[in-house]
Amino acid sequence: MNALLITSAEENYLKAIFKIAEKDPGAVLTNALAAEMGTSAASATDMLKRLSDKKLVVYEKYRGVKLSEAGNRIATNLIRKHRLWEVFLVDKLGFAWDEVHDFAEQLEHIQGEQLTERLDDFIGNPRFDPHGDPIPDAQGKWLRRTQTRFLTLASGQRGIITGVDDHSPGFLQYLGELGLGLGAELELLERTAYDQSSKVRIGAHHAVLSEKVGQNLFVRIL
Amino acid sequence: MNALLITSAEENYLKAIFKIAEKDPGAVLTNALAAEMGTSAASATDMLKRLSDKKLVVYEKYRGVKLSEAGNRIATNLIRKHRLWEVFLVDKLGFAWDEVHDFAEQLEHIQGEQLTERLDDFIGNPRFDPHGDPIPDAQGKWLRRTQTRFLTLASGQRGIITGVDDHSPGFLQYLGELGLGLGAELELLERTAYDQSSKVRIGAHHAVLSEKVGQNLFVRIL
DNA sequence: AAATATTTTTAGGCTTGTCTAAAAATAAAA
DNA sequence: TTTTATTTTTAGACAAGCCTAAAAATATTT
Ligand SMILES: [Mn+2]
Ligand SMILES: [Mn+2]
Ligand SMILES: [Mn+2]
Ligand SMILES: [Mn+2]
Repeated sequence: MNALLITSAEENYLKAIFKIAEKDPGAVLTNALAAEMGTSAASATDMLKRLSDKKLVVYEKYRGVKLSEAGNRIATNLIRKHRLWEVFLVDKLGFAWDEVHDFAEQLEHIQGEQLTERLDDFIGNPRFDPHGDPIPDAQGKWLRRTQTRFLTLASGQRGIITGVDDHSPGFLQYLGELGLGLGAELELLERTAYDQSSKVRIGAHHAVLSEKVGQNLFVRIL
Repeated sequence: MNALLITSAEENYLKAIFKIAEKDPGAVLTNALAAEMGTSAASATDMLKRLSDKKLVVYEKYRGVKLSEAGNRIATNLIRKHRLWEVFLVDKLGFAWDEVHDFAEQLEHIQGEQLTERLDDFIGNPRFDPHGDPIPDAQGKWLRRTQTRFLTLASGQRGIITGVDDHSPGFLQYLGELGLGLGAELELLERTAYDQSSKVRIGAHHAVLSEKVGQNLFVRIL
């Protein structure tokens, strides 16, 4: 049916549009896209014209861009592959959760539906990646989750880490040092009104999390 | 140290030069390279100039090309990655030996030494790929093997399949149907002088292999 | 050795994906 | 409602990889 050729660059732009719209629904502006891609606004405009020609986005000059049905499908599948490979790298090859993103950034572009599905089976059809992000299924369906930003926890409440909003190696490594991997349990002892820092108990020992850390942590309240 | 950027296209050309020189030592000619790459001679010449600028080949106009030390290192590492991924696809994901080449052709370009080494460990540091081809180690060292072309077998001799000289899905599937996977044992009952076809015994049953099949099969004589 | 055939290179062109600088459109401020 | 600032697009360039057609070099025949 649909045998049009999509380049890796086009895939990456589609994914970037998806990610921006995910956080901030509505039309994605050129500058935001260029920033996400690390390219100039002129390059983003160029690409938007190409993607529009291929009917992968709906683009209105000066007004921003949205993914079309086809574009959304491609972006979703790319994210699926990215996250499946991340699970493979962590679960099977023993990488740490802060080491896998760049590899997955390459592996997500490997073509071949059969490969994706066999990989999915091999790693046990995971629903979440090593950072707690949901993995869409082969039909592009997302699993809805109830997770709360750690900063909304009240004193005395306990939670289990279910995700992070910052995927940088620096943040992930820092969490690791604190014993805060995915699935770790912590209790909010006290939140300082002045700077929104949080005194927490993690297993046996105590720690203080800055507002920045608290903002980037998701938990399931126990 | 050596932080020059090599594109996937350049890697593929280097590998092609390596493969041609492997079968037919000496300088590789432009037409042979173009044929191997499925491009025009003009494109091959273009690429040879680029590779020469980057000191990855020693290229003399009209005389042919040879890999430099650096070029050889890159080609060898690419073949290493290609074959390691093939083992992964067959051993871990359950693909057949005729299904993996195209995936490996993509996966071989994934960058990251750590990934290659962890993959190698994960699949048990294999010395040969699913087609019986040797896998160079991380230092680029090749294991020398003694394998014989099936056609040199004399009547009454038995052998174990150790490799194939034709990697096309068609040939590999045909071998599979005959029960002739890697490691399969067969006995040459009789060779017909007229057309070099071979009557063989494979386990319990008999078969006739054409000269073409015989030419593309390698065995270790028992 | 000259003519012919083959191989290889050059010339010129095209697409993709990037850039910088300038122009145009939109939004914000005075 | 002008003026100013910001955002976005256009214009023009460039490198990588590919192509076809023509020219040049090399090899083979006669
Ligand atoms: Mn990631
Ligand atoms: Mn990517
Ligand atoms: Mn390849
Ligand atoms: Mn192989």
